[in-house]
Amino acid sequence: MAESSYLDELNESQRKAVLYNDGPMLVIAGAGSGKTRVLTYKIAYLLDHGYEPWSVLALTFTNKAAREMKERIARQVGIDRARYLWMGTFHSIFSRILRMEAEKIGFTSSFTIYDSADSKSLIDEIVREMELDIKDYRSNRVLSLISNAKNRLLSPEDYAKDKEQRRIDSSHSVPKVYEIYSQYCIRCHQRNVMDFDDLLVYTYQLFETHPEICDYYASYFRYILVDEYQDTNLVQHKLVLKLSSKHRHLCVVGDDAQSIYSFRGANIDFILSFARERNVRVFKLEQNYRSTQTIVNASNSLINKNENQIRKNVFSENDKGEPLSILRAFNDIDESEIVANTIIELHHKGYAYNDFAVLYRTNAQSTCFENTFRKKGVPYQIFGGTSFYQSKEIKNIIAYFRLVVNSDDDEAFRRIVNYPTRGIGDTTFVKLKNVAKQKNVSLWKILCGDLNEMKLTKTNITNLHRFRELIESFKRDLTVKDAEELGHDIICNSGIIGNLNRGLTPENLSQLAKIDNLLNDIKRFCEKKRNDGSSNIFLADYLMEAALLTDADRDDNDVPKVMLMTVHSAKGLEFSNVFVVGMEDGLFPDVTSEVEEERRLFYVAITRAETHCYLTYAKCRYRYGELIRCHPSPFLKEIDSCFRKGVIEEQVYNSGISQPHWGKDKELSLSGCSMFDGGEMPQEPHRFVAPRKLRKIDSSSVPASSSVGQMSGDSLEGKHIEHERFGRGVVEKVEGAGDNRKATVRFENAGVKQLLLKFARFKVCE
DNA sequence: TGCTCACTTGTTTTT
DNA sequence: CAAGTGAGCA
Repeated sequence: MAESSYLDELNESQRKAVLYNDGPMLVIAGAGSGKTRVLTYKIAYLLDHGYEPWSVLALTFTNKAAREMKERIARQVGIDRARYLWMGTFHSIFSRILRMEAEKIGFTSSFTIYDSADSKSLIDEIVREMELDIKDYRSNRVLSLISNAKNRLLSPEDYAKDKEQRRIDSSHSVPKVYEIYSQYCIRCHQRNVMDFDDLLVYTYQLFETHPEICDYYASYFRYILVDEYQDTNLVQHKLVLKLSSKHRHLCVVGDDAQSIYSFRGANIDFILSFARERNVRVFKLEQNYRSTQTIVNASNSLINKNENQIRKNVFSENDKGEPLSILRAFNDIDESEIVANTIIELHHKGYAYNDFAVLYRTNAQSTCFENTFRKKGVPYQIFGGTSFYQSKEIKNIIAYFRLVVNSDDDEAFRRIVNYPTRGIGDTTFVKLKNVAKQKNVSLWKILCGDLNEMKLTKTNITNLHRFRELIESFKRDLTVKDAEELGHDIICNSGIIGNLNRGLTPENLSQLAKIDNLLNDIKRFCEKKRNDGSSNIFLADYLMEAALLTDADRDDNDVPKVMLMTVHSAKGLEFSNVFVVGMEDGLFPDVTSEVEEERRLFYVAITRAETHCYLTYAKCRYRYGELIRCHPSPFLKEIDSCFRKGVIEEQVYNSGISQPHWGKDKELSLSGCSMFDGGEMPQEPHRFVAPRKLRKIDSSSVPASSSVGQMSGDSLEGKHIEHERFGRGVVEKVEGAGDNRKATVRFENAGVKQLLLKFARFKVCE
């Protein structure tokens, strides 16, 4: 009804892109040109013109983008219609479809999802079993080969037959990858698990082997929209083509200049060739509404250095703005201090902390900023890296969930069978594993079978039975209790909480806080689903979603905070003031990557900024625990000099060792460093690492300060004891519970010792 | 059985 | 400088 009102908010080219709906189309959207606006309005327009919400499929790059877009559409057309849109990432949409169709490809609907840590662990297991050299077949490397194969839709059989691939693998001394790949798929299938890539590959396979299902969805989705098309890979591309084959109402949006995921199989050619396709209408959005003219011009001057691109003329009619500031720091710590100080200064001038983002090339760079920001009291939030969902405690709890939902998930089994410790150690586990392997079934199936066949002690068997009973008690509630209740039960009854409650150490407190966070997360999930009209929300539902969540998806909008993240995760976001840090040769651009892609990445970084953009580099920085000498990034000079200000003088050191070097050849890199580092490089005092021995004495001889004795109800503290070997001493502290209870005792002659009460031989003196 | 200590090992980027 | 993996002691 308010159609004209929103169409009025669009410029000419945006409006054309919204109104054209007669066939496949491509929107080339320059940075900040309002493509999200086009997508939202287009969907709103479709809903106002006869499309039912559930017949519209919109694929986004992140969950957050999907959520925000949905909210914006809801504002246009009302939540009652917006909620039924199919909107989400490739992964989440297809996991939804796969859950409904799992049986058709030999999975069950309760399949669980492996993250890359799980995948790597499985690969390690296979490599060990095949008795291959773990040094050649590092899980990282193997996984990325497998992942690449999947993204190119190469099955294990295809891979084995691919002469070229096999030749390459052989020359890289990993000739058996094809066999690992094959085993890997078999195992995943056996365990009823899928990894991230599988979610796409199996959907594709499902459509291939069951044309009627493919037809069904292709008819069901009457209009398909895909955001960030420049970052799709082959599977995604083919899935989109399949799904849009019936109605041919397809709208893809992207910007070749922002293609930054080739390492994940994204291929810029899909968008380029799509543009050349007959019958495809191409629209260009070139007016940037986000940034100052200077920022837009600066980024244009940079990206023009790329050969391979669709030429476009991105312009801004905003304020002219200030030149990009280039700042030089002495080292990485100095860099973080400069950034912090600048932020504080601008904060005093009225910017909120969430008006700032610090963008870096690698996650490892965040630590320095964290420390400095904490020290200076600048509130910050880190995205990615060792995130909330990846922290051990959370992963372990999720592993409980997984094992309860899908008991064949051996990786989940492995993680928690002895967490918290319940007397099922390595030896027992290995026995279980061997039998499982021999019988070709999951660990859980063995656990449920006859344990007496194995050479296990009585206690072992009791412990195993107890574990089994624990998990089974949760399983009984899978479809009885909702996710919130069952999740709560699991956390409380699995022994994790009790384990943490035993001592109020800071670590335990932070873990408890994390667990609390997780519970809130589940609660929010349930509330959201209930709002969306679902009635039964089970743990399996939560799990499916949680597996695909990243911390960018967690809404944490309490206090304004400075955002710290990689350039990759900043894609699609915008900030008033952006600091692109670590602008050094070899770091950004990264040595191992393709220059044009790195340049696009830098382009993405700069174009996040609305008003101020700072580019910083350090003269030296710690890498690998070693101080290395750095040179400014060549990208800095590629920005036309009239759009930037500040230092990049820097004479070239031509000694044959041109780059900071952290390649394989250790000797070379050492000699490279010693040459530059010499003695003349002043170092921060706190960078000098205390000798190991000192540290050791520190931590073991000084008892931790917090000793809240009462809560354990223990009467041992302060008592004098006599130990079999160490003689007389005073108990300073007791912590832990059950078998893990230990006492810190200061002995008269033997110093301070920690005694495990289960083992220690002593008597209490009155 | 399990934790602590020492050692090796390695760094893009993410759903 | 991590984080993760393998040998001694309680």
